[in-house]
Amino acid sequence: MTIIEVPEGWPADEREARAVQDALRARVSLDEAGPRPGVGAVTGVDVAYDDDRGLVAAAAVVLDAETLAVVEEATAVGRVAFPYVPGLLAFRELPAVLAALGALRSAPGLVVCDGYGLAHPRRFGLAAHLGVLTGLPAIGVAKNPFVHAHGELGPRRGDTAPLRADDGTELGRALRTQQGVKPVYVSVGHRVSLDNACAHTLRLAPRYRLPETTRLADRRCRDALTAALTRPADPGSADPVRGVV
DNA sequence: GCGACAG
DNA sequence: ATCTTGTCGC
Repeated sequence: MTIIEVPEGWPADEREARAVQDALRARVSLDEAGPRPGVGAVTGVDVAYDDDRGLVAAAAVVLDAETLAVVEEATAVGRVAFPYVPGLLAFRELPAVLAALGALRSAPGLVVCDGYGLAHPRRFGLAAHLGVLTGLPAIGVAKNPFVHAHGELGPRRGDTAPLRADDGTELGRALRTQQGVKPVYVSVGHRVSLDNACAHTLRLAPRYRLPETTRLADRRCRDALTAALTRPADPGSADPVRGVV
């Protein structure tokens, strides 16, 4: 487990954060198909919080894209650097996620985020932001609707309904990953096509509604948070609870 | 102005 | 995100 470091120049308020999004948005690459589903590595990232103590824990879990077997995992713990504001989630989650990703020894391959990519108020959600900062191909798979409504979609696994911007642009898709469950919301982050993002999501969810990447990352970051609360001060390393770094 | 609002 | 037991269903 590593200690989170907040990147230089991290925004201090909402106005600065929106300006960062508007500035970085142009760096998103939308002309690449991205990694082929089932080939190489796929990494899930997720974050858990202890609001009372202002603590955050992140996990990055690397899977073999073909077998979905765990290849490697890393966690990071530290203090929360930004409040939760709809549309600015990345500023709350990224410091922790970047720390966990940075602790990996193996190549992450495609990164699967909990949340949105382009289907965002300024078309620059968590997955797009992570992709731009790391250069890695990234997609967003959210559990709940956000700013874009969608029509009904079929009941079978693989059925979709588009998430459209006002100008008609398809920014994402509601995707049914299992029969009889609510859909997940897939959107492109960086260097991946929407078709490919949906194909990856389906492959990663052979049994449950959510992709194995997010299920595993969710489990690991919760464990890391519990461990940080249980075993606060690690002699020899900094204490994330007290913020001594 | 009011409500909605990823995690 | 997080607070939380039992319970319906495969």
